[in-house]
Amino acid sequence: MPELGDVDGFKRVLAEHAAGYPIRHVMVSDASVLHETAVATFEETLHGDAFGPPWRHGKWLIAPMERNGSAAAPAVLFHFGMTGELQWAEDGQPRHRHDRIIFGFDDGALCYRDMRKLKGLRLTDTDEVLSLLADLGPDAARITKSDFTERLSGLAKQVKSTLTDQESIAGLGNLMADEICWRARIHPRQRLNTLSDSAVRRLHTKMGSVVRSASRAGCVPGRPSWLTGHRDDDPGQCPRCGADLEHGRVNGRGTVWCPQCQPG
DNA sequence: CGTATTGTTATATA
DNA sequence: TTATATAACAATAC
Repeated sequence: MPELGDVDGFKRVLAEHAAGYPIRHVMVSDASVLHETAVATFEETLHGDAFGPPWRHGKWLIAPMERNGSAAAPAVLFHFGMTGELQWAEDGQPRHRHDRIIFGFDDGALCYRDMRKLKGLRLTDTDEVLSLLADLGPDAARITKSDFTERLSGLAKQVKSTLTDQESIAGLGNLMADEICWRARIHPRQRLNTLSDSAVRRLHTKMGSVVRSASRAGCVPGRPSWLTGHRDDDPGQCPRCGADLEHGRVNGRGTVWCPQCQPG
Protein backbone atom coordinates (compact mmCIF):
# COMPACT_ATOMS: atom_id res chain seq x y z
CA MET A 1 0.00 0.00 0.00
CA PRO A 2 2.29 2.70 1.17
CA GLU A 3 3.04 5.46 -1.25
CA LEU A 4 2.87 9.13 -0.35
CA GLY A 5 -0.93 9.20 -0.07
CA ASP A 6 -1.10 6.16 2.18
CA VAL A 7 1.55 7.64 4.47
CA ASP A 8 -0.45 10.87 4.66
CA GLY A 9 -3.38 8.74 5.80
CA PHE A 10 -1.25 7.13 8.50
CA LYS A 11 -0.06 10.58 9.54
CA ARG A 12 -3.69 11.61 10.08
CA VAL A 13 -4.38 8.47 12.12
CA LEU A 14 -1.48 9.31 14.41
CA ALA A 15 -2.33 13.01 14.59
CA GLU A 16 -6.01 12.49 15.33
CA HIS A 17 -5.90 9.60 17.78
CA ALA A 18 -2.48 9.59 19.40
CA ALA A 19 -0.61 12.89 19.26
CA GLY A 20 -0.76 14.81 22.52
CA TYR A 21 -1.96 11.87 24.62
CA PRO A 22 0.28 9.98 27.03
CA ILE A 23 1.50 6.60 25.87
CA ARG A 24 0.46 4.17 28.58
CA HIS A 25 2.34 1.15 27.33
CA VAL A 26 4.48 0.05 24.42
CA MET A 27 4.33 -3.53 23.20
CA VAL A 28 6.97 -4.77 20.78
CA SER A 29 5.59 -8.12 19.74
CA ASP A 30 8.02 -8.51 16.82
CA ALA A 31 11.40 -6.90 17.41
CA SER A 32 12.49 -7.52 13.83
CA VAL A 33 10.64 -4.38 12.71
CA LEU A 34 12.53 -2.27 15.23
CA HIS A 35 15.70 -1.19 13.44
CA GLU A 36 18.91 -0.14 15.17
CA THR A 37 16.97 0.36 18.37
CA ALA A 38 16.98 -1.76 21.51
CA VAL A 39 13.53 -2.89 22.61
CA ALA A 40 14.12 -1.75 26.19
CA THR A 41 15.34 1.69 25.11
CA PHE A 42 12.37 2.07 22.81
CA GLU A 43 9.85 1.16 25.50
CA GLU A 44 11.51 3.27 28.20
CA THR A 45 11.83 6.35 26.01
CA LEU A 46 8.23 6.33 24.82
CA HIS A 47 6.43 5.16 27.95
CA GLY A 48 4.64 8.10 29.57
CA ASP A 49 5.64 10.52 26.83
CA ALA A 50 3.40 11.74 24.01
CA PHE A 51 3.83 12.10 20.27
CA GLY A 52 3.93 15.64 18.97
CA PRO A 53 2.58 16.65 15.55
CA PRO A 54 3.81 14.12 12.96
CA TRP A 55 5.16 15.08 9.57
CA ARG A 56 5.99 13.29 6.35
CA HIS A 57 8.72 13.41 3.78
CA GLY A 58 8.38 11.05 0.85
CA LYS A 59 7.34 7.68 2.24
CA TRP A 60 8.78 8.40 5.69
CA LEU A 61 6.63 9.40 8.65
CA ILE A 62 8.33 11.23 11.50
CA ALA A 63 6.75 11.48 14.92
CA PRO A 64 8.81 13.64 17.29
CA MET A 65 8.18 13.16 20.97
CA GLU A 66 6.45 16.01 22.75
CA ARG A 67 8.17 16.19 26.10
CA ASN A 68 11.56 17.35 24.90
CA GLY A 69 11.25 20.20 22.48
CA SER A 70 14.98 20.58 21.99
CA ALA A 71 16.84 20.05 18.73
CA ALA A 72 18.00 16.62 19.85
CA ALA A 73 14.52 15.47 20.92
CA PRO A 74 13.77 11.80 20.31
CA ALA A 75 11.55 10.93 17.38
CA VAL A 76 10.04 7.76 15.98
CA LEU A 77 10.73 7.26 12.32
CA PHE A 78 8.33 5.02 10.38
CA HIS A 79 8.78 3.42 6.98
CA PHE A 80 6.00 1.12 5.83
CA GLY A 81 7.75 -0.93 3.19
CA MET A 82 5.27 -2.62 0.91
CA THR A 83 2.65 -3.83 3.39
CA GLY A 84 3.01 -1.65 6.47
CA GLU A 85 0.19 0.44 7.91
CA LEU A 86 -0.74 2.43 10.97
CA GLN A 87 -4.16 1.64 12.36
CA TRP A 88 -6.14 2.86 15.33
CA ALA A 89 -7.88 0.14 17.35
CA GLU A 90 -10.55 1.03 19.90
CA ASP A 91 -10.34 -0.72 23.22
CA GLY A 92 -11.79 -4.20 22.99
CA GLN A 93 -11.03 -4.65 19.31
CA PRO A 94 -9.20 -7.93 18.72
CA ARG A 95 -5.50 -7.85 17.96
CA HIS A 96 -4.55 -8.26 14.33
CA ARG A 97 -2.19 -11.07 13.42
CA HIS A 98 0.30 -8.71 11.81
CA ASP A 99 0.41 -6.07 14.54
CA ARG A 100 4.15 -5.86 15.22
CA ILE A 101 4.28 -2.87 17.57
CA ILE A 102 1.40 -1.49 19.64
CA PHE A 103 1.25 1.86 21.44
CA GLY A 104 -1.41 1.72 24.14
CA PHE A 105 -3.44 4.81 25.08
CA ASP A 106 -6.28 5.44 27.52
CA ASP A 107 -8.98 4.76 24.97
CA GLY A 108 -7.36 2.53 22.39
CA ALA A 109 -4.14 1.58 20.66
CA LEU A 110 -2.07 2.71 17.73
CA CYS A 111 -0.89 -0.37 15.82
CA TYR A 112 2.03 -0.70 13.44
CA ARG A 113 0.76 -3.54 11.27
CA ASP A 114 2.96 -5.11 8.61
CA MET A 115 2.68 -8.48 6.94
CA ARG A 116 5.97 -8.63 5.09
CA LYS A 117 8.18 -6.61 7.45
CA LEU A 118 10.37 -5.18 4.71
CA LYS A 119 10.86 -1.95 6.67
CA GLY A 120 9.82 -0.76 10.12
CA LEU A 121 10.47 1.73 12.91
CA ARG A 122 13.46 3.28 14.53
CA LEU A 123 14.02 5.57 17.45
CA THR A 124 16.21 8.50 16.56
CA ASP A 125 16.59 12.22 17.14
CA THR A 126 16.03 15.29 15.05
CA ASP A 127 19.61 15.48 13.86
CA GLU A 128 19.62 11.91 12.68
CA VAL A 129 16.24 12.38 10.99
CA LEU A 130 17.70 15.15 8.90
CA SER A 131 20.71 13.08 7.89
CA LEU A 132 18.50 10.11 7.00
CA LEU A 133 16.28 12.31 4.85
CA ALA A 134 19.21 14.16 3.30
CA ASP A 135 19.50 11.69 0.43
CA LEU A 136 15.88 12.13 -0.59
CA GLY A 137 14.74 14.50 -3.29
CA PRO A 138 12.06 17.13 -2.67
CA ASP A 139 8.67 15.79 -1.68
CA ALA A 140 6.34 15.11 -4.60
CA ALA A 141 3.54 17.03 -2.89
CA ARG A 142 5.59 20.17 -2.53
CA ILE A 143 8.08 20.36 -5.38
CA THR A 144 7.59 23.41 -7.59
CA LYS A 145 7.29 23.21 -11.33
CA SER A 146 10.61 24.97 -11.89
CA ASP A 147 12.45 22.70 -9.46
CA PHE A 148 10.81 19.67 -11.10
CA THR A 149 11.78 20.63 -14.63
CA GLU A 150 15.28 21.63 -13.55
CA ARG A 151 15.89 18.29 -11.92
CA LEU A 152 14.36 16.06 -14.59
CA SER A 153 14.82 17.74 -17.94
CA GLY A 154 17.54 16.24 -20.07
CA LEU A 155 18.12 13.11 -17.99
CA ALA A 156 18.95 10.01 -20.00
CA LYS A 157 16.75 7.92 -17.71
CA GLN A 158 13.31 6.47 -18.27
CA VAL A 159 10.41 8.57 -17.03
CA LYS A 160 8.95 5.94 -14.73
CA SER A 161 12.21 4.97 -13.06
CA THR A 162 12.96 8.63 -12.39
CA LEU A 163 9.50 9.30 -10.91
CA THR A 164 9.93 6.39 -8.50
CA ASP A 165 13.57 7.22 -7.69
CA GLN A 166 13.38 8.67 -4.17
CA GLU A 167 16.58 10.65 -4.67
CA SER A 168 15.01 12.49 -7.59
CA ILE A 169 11.54 13.02 -6.10
CA ALA A 170 10.37 11.55 -2.81
CA GLY A 171 7.03 9.83 -2.29
CA LEU A 172 5.95 8.29 -5.59
CA GLY A 173 5.65 4.53 -5.94
CA ASN A 174 4.82 2.03 -8.63
CA LEU A 175 1.09 2.76 -8.86
CA MET A 176 1.29 6.53 -8.81
CA ALA A 177 4.07 6.55 -11.40
CA ASP A 178 1.90 4.56 -13.82
CA GLU A 179 -1.07 6.81 -13.14
CA ILE A 180 0.98 9.99 -13.73
CA CYS A 181 2.48 8.70 -16.99
CA TRP A 182 -0.93 7.70 -18.23
CA ARG A 183 -2.48 11.08 -17.44
CA ALA A 184 0.44 12.90 -19.03
CA ARG A 185 0.17 10.61 -22.10
CA ILE A 186 3.81 9.62 -21.83
CA HIS A 187 5.11 6.08 -22.20
CA PRO A 188 6.74 4.94 -18.92
CA ARG A 189 9.87 3.82 -20.79
CA GLN A 190 10.34 7.09 -22.66
CA ARG A 191 13.57 8.88 -21.79
CA LEU A 192 13.32 12.31 -20.20
CA ASN A 193 15.83 13.82 -22.64
CA THR A 194 13.48 13.00 -25.51
CA LEU A 195 10.56 14.90 -23.96
CA SER A 196 9.55 18.42 -24.93
CA ASP A 197 9.55 21.11 -22.25
CA SER A 198 5.77 21.12 -22.30
CA ALA A 199 5.68 17.36 -21.75
CA VAL A 200 7.89 17.67 -18.67
CA ARG A 201 5.67 20.46 -17.34
CA ARG A 202 2.64 18.29 -18.05
CA LEU A 203 4.19 15.52 -15.96
CA HIS A 204 4.46 17.92 -13.04
CA THR A 205 0.87 19.06 -13.41
CA LYS A 206 -0.48 15.51 -13.53
CA MET A 207 1.73 14.48 -10.65
CA GLY A 208 0.16 17.27 -8.62
CA SER A 209 -3.41 16.15 -9.18
CA VAL A 210 -2.62 12.48 -8.57
CA VAL A 211 -0.73 13.32 -5.37
CA ARG A 212 -3.52 15.55 -4.05
CA SER A 213 -6.20 12.93 -4.68
CA ALA A 214 -4.13 10.20 -3.10
CA SER A 215 -3.33 12.28 -0.03
CA ARG A 216 -6.98 13.13 0.47
CA ALA A 217 -8.05 9.50 0.04
CA GLY A 218 -5.19 8.03 2.07
CA CYS A 219 -4.48 5.62 -0.78
CA VAL A 220 -4.13 5.52 -4.55
CA PRO A 221 -7.78 5.60 -5.53
CA GLY A 222 -8.74 2.56 -7.60
CA ARG A 223 -11.63 4.35 -9.23
CA PRO A 224 -12.74 3.10 -12.67
CA SER A 225 -11.86 6.47 -14.18
CA TRP A 226 -8.25 5.98 -13.08
CA LEU A 227 -5.75 3.75 -14.83
CA THR A 228 -5.01 2.27 -11.41
CA GLY A 229 -8.55 0.91 -11.31
CA HIS A 230 -7.65 -1.46 -14.16
CA ARG A 231 -4.25 -2.85 -13.16
CA ASP A 232 -5.61 -6.28 -12.44
CA ASP A 233 -7.87 -6.50 -15.47
CA ASP A 234 -6.80 -8.81 -18.27
CA PRO A 235 -5.98 -6.86 -20.28
CA GLY A 236 -8.47 -4.16 -19.30
CA GLN A 237 -9.50 -1.14 -21.35
CA CYS A 238 -8.14 2.37 -21.18
CA PRO A 239 -10.72 4.47 -19.31
CA ARG A 240 -9.95 7.34 -21.68
CA CYS A 241 -9.93 5.81 -25.16
CA GLY A 242 -11.12 2.23 -24.68
CA ALA A 243 -8.06 0.57 -26.20
CA ASP A 244 -6.79 -2.64 -24.66
CA LEU A 245 -4.20 -1.86 -21.99
CA GLU A 246 -0.67 -3.16 -22.21
CA HIS A 247 1.06 -4.93 -19.33
CA GLY A 248 4.79 -5.33 -18.94
CA ARG A 249 7.80 -4.73 -16.75
CA VAL A 250 9.49 -1.37 -16.45
CA ASN A 251 12.18 -0.70 -13.89
CA GLY A 252 11.71 -4.23 -12.62
CA ARG A 253 8.10 -3.58 -11.64
CA GLY A 254 4.75 -4.56 -13.04
CA THR A 255 3.61 -1.72 -15.29
CA VAL A 256 0.39 -0.88 -17.11
CA TRP A 257 -0.03 1.63 -19.91
CA CYS A 258 -2.27 2.48 -22.84
CA PRO A 259 -0.57 1.88 -26.20
CA GLN A 260 -2.93 4.39 -27.84
CA CYS A 261 -2.61 7.26 -25.37
CA GLN A 262 1.02 6.57 -24.52
CA PRO A 263 2.81 5.59 -27.70
CA GLY A 264 6.52 5.03 -27.50
C1' DC B 1 5.64 -26.70 -7.50
C1' DG B 2 4.88 -22.15 -10.22
C1' DT B 3 3.28 -17.04 -10.49
C1' DA B 4 2.44 -12.44 -8.32
C1' DT B 5 2.68 -8.26 -4.76
C1' DT B 6 1.91 -0.44 -3.76
C1' DG B 7 9.62 -0.77 -1.39
C1' DT B 8 14.46 -0.67 -0.94
C1' DT B 9 19.16 -2.18 -1.62
C1' DA B 10 23.30 -4.84 -3.05
C1' DT B 11 25.38 -6.66 -6.94
C1' DA B 12 26.18 -7.61 -11.69
C1' DT B 13 26.32 -6.10 -16.48
C1' DA B 14 26.61 -3.25 -20.45
C1' DT C 1 30.35 6.92 -14.62
C1' DT C 2 25.61 5.91 -15.91
C1' DA C 3 21.64 3.29 -16.61
C1' DT C 4 19.51 -0.94 -16.23
C1' DA C 5 18.51 -5.67 -14.74
C1' DT C 6 18.17 -9.09 -11.19
C1' DA C 7 17.70 -11.07 -6.91
C1' DA C 8 16.96 -10.78 -2.12
C1' DC C 9 14.42 -9.52 1.86
C1' DA C 10 9.32 -11.86 4.26
C1' DA C 11 4.79 -13.24 4.05
C1' DT C 12 1.19 -14.14 1.90
C1' DA C 13 -2.40 -15.16 -2.27
C1' DC C 14 -3.63 -17.52 -6.56
